Parts: sequence; C-alpha cells; structure tokens
Amino acid sequence: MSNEKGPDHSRRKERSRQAILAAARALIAEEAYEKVTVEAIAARAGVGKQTIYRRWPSKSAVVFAALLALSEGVDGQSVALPDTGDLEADLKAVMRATAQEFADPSFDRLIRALNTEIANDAVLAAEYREKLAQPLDEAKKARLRGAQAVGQLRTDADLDLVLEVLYAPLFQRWLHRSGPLDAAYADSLVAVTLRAFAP
Amino acid sequence: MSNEKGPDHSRRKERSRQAILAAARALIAEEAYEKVTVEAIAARAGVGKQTIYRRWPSKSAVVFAALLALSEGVDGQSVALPDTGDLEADLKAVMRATAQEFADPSFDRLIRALNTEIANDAVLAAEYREKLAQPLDEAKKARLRGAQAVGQLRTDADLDLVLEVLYAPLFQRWLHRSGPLDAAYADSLVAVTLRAFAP
Amino acid sequence: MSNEKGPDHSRRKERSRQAILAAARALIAEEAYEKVTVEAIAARAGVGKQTIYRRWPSKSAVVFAALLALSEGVDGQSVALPDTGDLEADLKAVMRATAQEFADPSFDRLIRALNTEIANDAVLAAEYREKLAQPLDEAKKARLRGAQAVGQLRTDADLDLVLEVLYAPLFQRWLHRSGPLDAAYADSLVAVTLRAFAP
Amino acid sequence: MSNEKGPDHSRRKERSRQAILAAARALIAEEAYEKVTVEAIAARAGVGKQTIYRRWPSKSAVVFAALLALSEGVDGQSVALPDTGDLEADLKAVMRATAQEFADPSFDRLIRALNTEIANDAVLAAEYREKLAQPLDEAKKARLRGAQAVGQLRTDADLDLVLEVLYAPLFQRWLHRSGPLDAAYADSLVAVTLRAFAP
DNA sequence: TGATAACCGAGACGGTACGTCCGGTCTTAGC
DNA sequence: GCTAAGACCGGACGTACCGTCTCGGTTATCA
Repeated sequence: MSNEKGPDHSRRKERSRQAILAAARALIAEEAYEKVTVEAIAARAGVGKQTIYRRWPSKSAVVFAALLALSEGVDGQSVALPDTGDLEADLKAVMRATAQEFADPSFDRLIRALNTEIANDAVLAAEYREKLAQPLDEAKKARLRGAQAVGQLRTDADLDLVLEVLYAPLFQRWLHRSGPLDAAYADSLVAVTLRAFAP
Repeated sequence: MSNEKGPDHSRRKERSRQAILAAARALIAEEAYEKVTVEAIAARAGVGKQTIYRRWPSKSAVVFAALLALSEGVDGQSVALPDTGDLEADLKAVMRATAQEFADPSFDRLIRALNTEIANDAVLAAEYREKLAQPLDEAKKARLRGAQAVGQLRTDADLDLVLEVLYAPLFQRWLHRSGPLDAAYADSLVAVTLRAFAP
Repeated sequence: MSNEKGPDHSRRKERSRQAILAAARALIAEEAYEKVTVEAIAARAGVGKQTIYRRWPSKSAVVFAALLALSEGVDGQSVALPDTGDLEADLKAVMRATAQEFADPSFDRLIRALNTEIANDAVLAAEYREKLAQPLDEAKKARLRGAQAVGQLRTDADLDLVLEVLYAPLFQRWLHRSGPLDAAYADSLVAVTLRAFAP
Repeated sequence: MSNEKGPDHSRRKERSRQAILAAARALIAEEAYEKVTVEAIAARAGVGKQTIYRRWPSKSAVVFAALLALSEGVDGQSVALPDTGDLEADLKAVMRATAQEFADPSFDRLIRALNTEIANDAVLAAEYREKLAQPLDEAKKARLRGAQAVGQLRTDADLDLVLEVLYAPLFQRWLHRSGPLDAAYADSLVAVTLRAFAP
C-alpha cells in the first residue's frame, strides 16, 4: 500500500539529498565559510544547481539544513546526560566533553557556520530551536529534574536558566575566542552553577 | 593654533574616514546585513570605492572598523558601572539597561553584524577583544573589586568568570532569540550570579 | 534540411548574440567611441555582462564583432560592382556612393571605430581582411577582370594595386579629414586610376 | 641677459616638458598603446601627474604632443625631397625609405598611436595637418613643381592628388597590414603615379 | 643669509569602467 | 519525468586609471 511512487524514485531523491548535505558539510568543514558556494556544493555533490534550488529556497537554507542534519537521529535517549547519581561528576564529564568538541577545527567551522546563519535569520533560528536546541535541552533538563528529586538542585530552579548559566559562558568564550576552553574551565562552570542553584 | 600635522590634509582624510564609517553604520542599522555593499557605503559616504580599499583590505574590515568606532571614546571612566554601594541594585540597573539596548532594531542589527564578523575571523576577534571587550570588562571588574572589598562578593572569585556568568546567558539568549530579554530575566541573572559568588 | 542543433537553445543564444551586437552598433553609432562601455552594451541589450564575456574575450573583440556583423550576409553577388559595360561610369558611380556613405555621421563613427580596432590589433586586422575586405575586393576585382577582357584596363595590371590606387586616397582623406569627399574628388580618382592602368 | 623670466626657471619647465614627451614616446614605442597611462608617463618622467595636466588638457593631448614633437625641427629644408633631376629615381628612393621606416616596430607603434588619436579627434587631426602634414607636403610639392617645370609631370596635375596617389596606398596597406611593404611595392607606386600624371 | 613666494613630486581623492564571481532562474539533452 | 549541466540576468567584488586637489619640500628671488 505504502510507497506510491517507485521505490527507486524515492531512493534516488534521498541519495541526492544526502549527497548535497554531505557536500555542504564537507565544504564548510574544510574551507573558510565565505568560500562555500552553491556552485561548489552542487559540483561536489555531482548534482545540478537546480536540484538544490528545487528543495531549498536559498543558500542559507541548504547550509542550515546540512548543519541541522549533523544531529539527525539525535533524540532524548541518545543525548541524555549520564546519570551516575552524582550530578556534579556527570555535569563535569559532559562539560569537559563539550569543551573538547570545539577543539576539532572541522567541528568548530561547522558550528560557527551554523551560528552565523542562526544569528542573522530569525526563521532559521526558530527552526534551530525547535529541531535541535529544545530536544537537546529537554534531555538535559530531564537529568536536572532527577537531581532536583534527590535534593542535589533547588526545587524551584528555572531549569532553562540553569542550562544557560552552565553553557552560555562556554559558548560565548568559544564564539569570541576570549579564553581557553579546558577541563578546569569546564569544571569551574559546573561548580559555579551548582553553587548558584544549590538547594 | 595647535595642529602639528598638516591641518587640511589630515582633516580631509579624517573627514572621509568618518563619512565612510558613518555610512557603513547607517546602512547596517537600516538594512539586512547582507545587503550592505561596499558600493553602497561609498555612495552614501560620497567617496570613491578606492578610498575605502586604500584604508581597509576588505569589506569585513570596513564593517568591523565601523562597528568598533561605535564605541570610540569609550574608556574606563565613561563605562564604569554605577556604584551606589549596593552591588545588587547596581548590577540590576546595568543588566536591565543592557537588555533594553537590544530591543532597538538598529542596535540589534549593528551588534549582530559585529558578532558575525568576529565569529568568523580570529584576527578581528582579537582586535575586538583588545579594543572593546577588555576595556569594558576592566571597568566592570573595577566595580566588582570594590564589592569584594566590602564583602559583597567572594574574595577569591575569578572576576572574568563572574562577568561571563552574568552576561553570557543574556548574550546567548539574544543571539539565538531563545527567550525574552526583560527586566525579570535581567534581575534573575544578577540574583544567580550573586548567589554563585556570594562570600 | 532543418535545424540539426537544438532549436530553442540555438535560438536563445542567437537572440542574445544579436541583441549584444545590435546594442554595440547602436551605441557606437550614436556616441563618442570612448564612451561605449561593456556595461552600456549589456544594459542596452538586456543582457548580463557575463554573457558578453562568455563569448568574447574583451571589449575590443565585441566591438569588432559588432562591426564585422554590419556586413554579414555580404557576398560576391550582393556587393558586385555594377556592370553597364562602361568601366569609367561604373567606377564613378561606386566611388561617388562610397564618398557619400562617409557623410553619414553614424556610419562615419562605426567605420572609425572599426579602423581603430584594426589598426591596433594584428589579429583583428587579419580577421577583418579575411571576413570583410577580401570578399569585397574579390567582387570588385571580378568587375575589373571583365574590363580587362574588353580592353578597358591593362591586361597585366595588378588588380590589388588598382583597387588601392582607387580607394586608398579616399580612405586616407577621410581618415585624416584632409580634404573634401565630393563627387568631383570621386571622379578624379577614377580618372587617375584609369589613366594609370589604361591599356 | 635676454631671457626675461629666470633662466633656470624656464630651463626647469623645459626639462620637465621634454622628460614628459620623451617618456610618453618611450612608452608608446615599447608597449601596447592601450597600456600607456598618464600615471606611467608621469612615473617614467619623474614628474607629478599635475605637471602633465598643467600643460595639456587630456591624455590624448599629451600623447599627440609627444608624437608631434617626434618631428620637431622638421622644416621645408630638412625634409625636401632629393632632386637629382630624375623624378622617378628620386621618388623611388623616397618611397623605399618610407616603406622601410614602417618596419621598425617602435616607429610603427608610434605612428599607429598618432593615427589613432587623429582618426578619433577632429581637433587633433587639424593640428596634425597644420603642424606636420602640410609642411611635409609642401616640401614634396616643391619637388613636384620642379618636375612639372622640366616636363616630367603634367602641368595641370593637382599636386595634392599626386601625393595621395603616391602615398595613400602605402599608408593603407600599412595601417591594415594588407600586404608587404617592400621595395618592389614602393617602385610600383611610383610607376603608377608617374603613368597617371605623365605629361 | 634669511625670508617669502613660486613651483614641483608625490600621491590621495571622487568617479567610472573594467573583467570576475556567484546567487538564483531557466533551458536543454539525456537517462 | 526528472536529472546533470550549464547558460542566463543581475549585481557586487576588488583593481586600474582618469583628471582634480592638497601637501610638504625644494628653488629662486629679493631683503
């Protein structure tokens, strides 16, 4: 009953879609962002430009889709914060890992590109929040709720605020390159956050 | 009487320089950033394109210079945080004012443009830190040191970290449009920060 | 019989090509040559600049092509000198007509532009000779050969030289504006030439 | 003694004037004409651009002046055609020499530049005729008048026409590169002319 | 000898056009 | 019937010169 159109058809579409997004990601990861052009993406993906414009309305949209797809398959489960029972230890592990991710130049370029698109386009920003940020935040907040339940965190804490206090300094320091992103820094952010929201 | 350097010459140079920077700022403030072109800046400033390219190596550089010049004349004095003796009240006043600034669409566009340039160019980021961010931060830290002296803030607090905890959440929420920037939010950031770094 | 190549495609290409050449000719005919710009040609033709640069390597080349195309379709038949049997009368008619053509300011500007391009570029000069000058000369020489056959011209006359003696003085006088180009002058060139190459 | 203005003063002016004209000629002789710029002339002459524009109203005018100055000092005497009593021999000598001059690439470029300026500017053309062409032609016509007196040339020949028939074919062939400029060609032009204007 | 004016070299300036590049649309040939 | 290829329009890029304007530093004359 299901697939009304030919299966090859759908698969063909999907294959070119993936090729385009992969090409976009590859180019962003390896080159200065402003050198990433639709023509280069099409060429790298072995695809005509029209095939890109058939699916996305603008260069920004393709790039953004490519970056969103980075985290495709991410769900509450897969990104759930570890839960060893020790909130501080769990947060430190996560923050250290996060800090380390930014050390990878490719990842760095990808996330900078993503932030550039988001910062300058409210529509993309909304899509980003809905598809990426909120699911991730929900997973994190689930862990925090657990901590509240066992008295490791103020019961009345605004969990969005907790996440901001925890992550935003790291994000800002990375975006502005205003300081080192090392384990000590990650730890101190956890410490500060826990002190601020201690029960 | 004074003017030691050639007066007309320097004045001419300076006048065109200011005209260029003002034109750039005006265009950024009133149009979508990607529509700001060197040609438009030159036309608005009543200047040849070459006069722009003689001084700055690229469009990014002009735009960045224009944005840096926004805060020209800013010094420790002029941006010093108020000091009424009540740290919490002072910080709340400052944070509320900061949050309000972002409500102005022109200011919003200017700062987004600035952040876009900074985020994608390490050299500009360094210049930004040196010329703008650090002086401002120093002024703020001076107030915090006063607070430490009178026992309103932990003596061993890392003041850079204090500023990050205070400002980064606001910055991130603004950049990602992930929530309202109202007085309540400003207040809560102050509250959190003071709790985290209470003596 | 019909169009072997893709019809629409060729037609599109051909249409824009003709629009460009027509725009170039129109501009040359109506303005001082040095004011003819590629941008103006593109605008007048309703074409992007790149469409011009895709086909021709430089402004000179477009202009030259436009001027060559002036005489497209010209062949031995269409430009054959009249043949009433009276060589002197035929040549006088042709020379008077030629002299008059130069009186038209548009034509004058076009031919001056053509000569400027040719004079300063050996490659264009070769193309001009092959595509324009030689076919025209052949047609003229055919008439002269007829005259030789009926004893109105020396049998051993170098026909290229005959044409030069006939036309070059007119050409030089026009190019240097060194004298009037009237019917009397046309007639005297014919008279001189016939005397020089009388049997 | 005489010199009313300061002698050094005049000499300074004259020196820079000569430097400019020499630089212009040198550049025209060695480079493609369209690459000759006022800036290059000024630099080569060791002179400010303003010094050029103080004296000539436009680039064309400088270039033209430089080319006219090529023949400075030329007068009726110095360019008089040889007069051995044998008109044919004298003309052949002159025409062969003329043809040879064009073989020098530098000379070729200079004369092409001169013709380009003349062809596109009626004012410069008039100046050229008055200052260069007519004096030279007068010298040549003096020789022809001598030939008329001794019965080597028709008494009623229009001497301007004689000169045109003699020179214009060579000029056109050179300008259009439509054939070799060798001694045989020079000779045949003389032969044709003498036949056309034989008494 | 020192002051003062004329002049020059250097080169920045407002403009205009160059030839290139790319975004987004449209056409064509081929699978 | 959709695709890869790529031409097309539009318009910004950064560069090169034009002809003008300003500057600082000689020169050149006269006190």
